[in-house]
Amino acid sequence: MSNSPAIEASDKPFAICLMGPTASGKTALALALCEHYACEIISVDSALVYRGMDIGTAKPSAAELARVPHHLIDIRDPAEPYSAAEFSRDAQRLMGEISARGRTPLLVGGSMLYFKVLRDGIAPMPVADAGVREQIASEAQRLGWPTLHAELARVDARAAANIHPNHSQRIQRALEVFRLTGTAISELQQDNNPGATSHQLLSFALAPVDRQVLHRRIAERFQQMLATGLLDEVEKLYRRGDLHTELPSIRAVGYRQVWAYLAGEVDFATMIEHGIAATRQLAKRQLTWLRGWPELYALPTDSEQRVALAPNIQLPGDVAPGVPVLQLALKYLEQIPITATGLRYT
RNA sequence: GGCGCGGUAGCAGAGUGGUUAUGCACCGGAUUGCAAAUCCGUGAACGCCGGUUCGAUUCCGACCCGCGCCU
Repeated sequence: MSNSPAIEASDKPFAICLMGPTASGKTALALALCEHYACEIISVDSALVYRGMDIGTAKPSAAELARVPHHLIDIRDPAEPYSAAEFSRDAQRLMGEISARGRTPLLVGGSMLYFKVLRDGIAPMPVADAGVREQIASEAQRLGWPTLHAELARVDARAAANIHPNHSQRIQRALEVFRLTGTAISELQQDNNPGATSHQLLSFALAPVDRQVLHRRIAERFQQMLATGLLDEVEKLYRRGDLHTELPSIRAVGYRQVWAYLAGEVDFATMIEHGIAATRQLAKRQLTWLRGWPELYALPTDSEQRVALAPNIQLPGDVAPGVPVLQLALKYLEQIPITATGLRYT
């Protein structure tokens, strides 16, 4: 029983989460799992939602997308922002639909805030208001963020205490919500359970053991992206004329750096260096999320050692060191009673 | 071989006879409607040997290395 700490009696349908830093092999493992279980894939990735952004996001190929049903890919134009709250709504709807079809939702991606929102829910709150944000931004330009932070402290001491005076994005959001509703954001945030998923989540994490190996993979993959047309892809976006660096799409790793190169701000070699560094930093932040993740099944990707990412999670007792991640994942899943309609606790 | 200039953290790059700029990278952390975003934090250096000095990364000398010029 200690081998399956996350599995408890429940009448909720199962959903599998497959997390992991960028370039750790999530797509390949997800597709392999689909050979063994009746799944549909829900992308948990803030960049895969954008149409026309394929190479730089390492989006699954057309052939791969055709092999298994995929969701939440190519659902936005790069000019239209997407958000964690929208993801929460979309993912829950899809999970319900997939389970109703007798299949298992397989949530795959690296946008850890999206996974968190899935796990913990998100409080009902007003959507982003461009006008209010602009207003706040211009005040910040005049007065500096610490001054706005002080203003926040007067109306919402609890939120201010949790936000650094320089943290522009979070101060702006907190102020925005207060101006829109007259209620402190910290007050509204108390109520986030209604958004939590109705499925029982089974969380796997691809866990590179050796950081240097991950760094090498990241560098190689970035070069590979350049070799397969990343420049052309970004140039197409660049030439549209309506896109800019304030958009979440153009801020995505790789795109932002190539954009700067196309704008003549950096030379080619510098662009490559910055692009790879930004990817490494992304991976590091993803790893930080993962370290604190509860009830996580670790799938070590580059080590002969049997390493559990979370100390309270055990690997199955009869798995030899160095087994491929697919076999390890299947070993975990074997512990779960399977019904004829995919993964379901009976 | 001679002369000149220069050798400062992984890289770039200031500076000082005593209290260890800075930027980038790396590493750790935060994360409730932009999250591949944004923000916070730590560590790490003065080419080598000797001299002067209470004290040298800083001054002096030799040496090593690099660049340029001369022969």
